[in-house]
Amino acid sequence: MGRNDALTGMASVQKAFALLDVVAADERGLTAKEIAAALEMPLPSVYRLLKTLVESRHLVHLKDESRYALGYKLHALDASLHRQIGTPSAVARLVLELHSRGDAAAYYAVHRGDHIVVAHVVDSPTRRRITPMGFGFNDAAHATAFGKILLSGMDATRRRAFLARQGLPAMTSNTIRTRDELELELEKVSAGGIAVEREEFMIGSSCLGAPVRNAAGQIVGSVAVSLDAADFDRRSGRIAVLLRDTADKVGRALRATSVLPQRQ
Amino acid sequence: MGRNDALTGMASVQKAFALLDVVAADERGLTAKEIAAALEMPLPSVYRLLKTLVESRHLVHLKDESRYALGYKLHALDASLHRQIGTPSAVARLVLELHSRGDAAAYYAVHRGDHIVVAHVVDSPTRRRITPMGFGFNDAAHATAFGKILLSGMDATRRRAFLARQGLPAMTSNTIRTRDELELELEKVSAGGIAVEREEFMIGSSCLGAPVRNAAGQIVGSVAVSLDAADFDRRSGRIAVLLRDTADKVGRALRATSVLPQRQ
DNA sequence: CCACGCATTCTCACAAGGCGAGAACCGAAG
DNA sequence: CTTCGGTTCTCGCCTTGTGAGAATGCGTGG
Repeated sequence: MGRNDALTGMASVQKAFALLDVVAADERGLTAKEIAAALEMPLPSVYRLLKTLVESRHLVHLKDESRYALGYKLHALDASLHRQIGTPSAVARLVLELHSRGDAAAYYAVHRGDHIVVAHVVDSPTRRRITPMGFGFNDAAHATAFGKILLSGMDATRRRAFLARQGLPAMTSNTIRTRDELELELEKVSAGGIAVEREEFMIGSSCLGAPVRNAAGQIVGSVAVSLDAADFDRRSGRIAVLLRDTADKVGRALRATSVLPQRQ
Repeated sequence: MGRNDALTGMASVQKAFALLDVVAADERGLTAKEIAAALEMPLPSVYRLLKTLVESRHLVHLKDESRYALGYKLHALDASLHRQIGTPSAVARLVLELHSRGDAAAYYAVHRGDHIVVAHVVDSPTRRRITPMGFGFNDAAHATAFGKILLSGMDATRRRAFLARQGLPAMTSNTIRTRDELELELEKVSAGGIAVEREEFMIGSSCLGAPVRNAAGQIVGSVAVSLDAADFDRRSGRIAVLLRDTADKVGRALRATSVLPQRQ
């Protein structure tokens, strides 16, 4: 009957994914015995799972080292994920241009379902993105510039639901912690057409963001850049101009790309 | 009791991954009903699976459209796969350099378990890689330049096992189809220190590859470029020199990077 | 050449848990 | 208020996942 810990879903499937996670956590892959220890499962059960996962190419068996490591199917799935999120190449080009013209890590974020997600990032060794903020990042919208932009474009009901779900976790001492403060901030964003985030997500890094609009004027995306604190003070003025320009171009590119994203 | 079609592994886990595949195949994600139809499963069972997969973030539920699409966990897994395959950044830089200096799509391939795998690719809109030959590609070693290099470095036993597993499928009319021809070709590769592939994988594209060796002199990787047929005739001479140079540098970079790959 | 160790697979009886028909629930649209 | 999808729940049935233990097979060292 099972305990009561896993109230949800199918036990064997959960175990399969737990196994993937355990294997993913190690640089070199794990032996069956190590996996069994990590999952606290008997060996034969682990081997059964391994066999299934190797067969489906989600794992590979490195026979020489008798280790199991991640398989190539996972890359194919990620490629499909990219296709589904679907940043048009014209938009990707504009973000790249933003990166080089602004000499800063550049981001493009959109709504997807009820998340605010980073859909494209361009950075470089000298202008690194904020580490967790890669493709697929979908946390802490209240503590990011692109998040503020996209929140400011949501209607009140939807925003309330969003914030109820995600809360306002404090990432740094500068993070906005209350609904009221956030609403005030979002009004400023709407008024100025630019979102500012000053070390609210990570100490040492600040961001600026601008809204991307569809033909109906709804905010469907956001372009943003991150700067280190010193840069921010010096360059935010010029960057803001560049961002607005890029955001407009991205909006035009989206409108040109047949199907325009919906949702405020 | 189950039919007899799935001799291997755990049915419910296979179904979960089948569901992922079905969802991945569609650009915009699918409704529960569409998934049920595609998998020929009753709706409640599909919902059970969906719930499990959404909970583990391998899927997301796009509530507004009542569609299910791929989740962000898949990107994290792919990132782990990249970490496990682990092309050092110094090597990645050298492949990039090969791409720009050679003005051609550039590849880096290695052994992984008993596969020959593309570990890194650099291309550009004007110099596209051969489409299926992206990161993680591990087919048709006999019909690729980097495959020939890595095959030529395997000992006879291992190579025989490899070819027995993979066969010599004909990709084009130029593909080598027999063991004997292949062995002859591999001797040429060993002698010349360069592998040539002339429209053996895809009509219109030809490749050149060179071996990357570890401190012991074993072939542990291969750098390669692809060219269209016309380019190949004109530039193969210069490219070969460039490849040898790059391969040497990659070998040195690997030796500098603490842990050196083994396996011939 | 044999013995041992380790990885992997197999066997088998048990019962956990996956299954599916049907009904209930829920929110949106009319 | 009713209708209509989409989604979740209920509840027996019985498939199939489970795990101890043994068997197999490969490689290594004695």
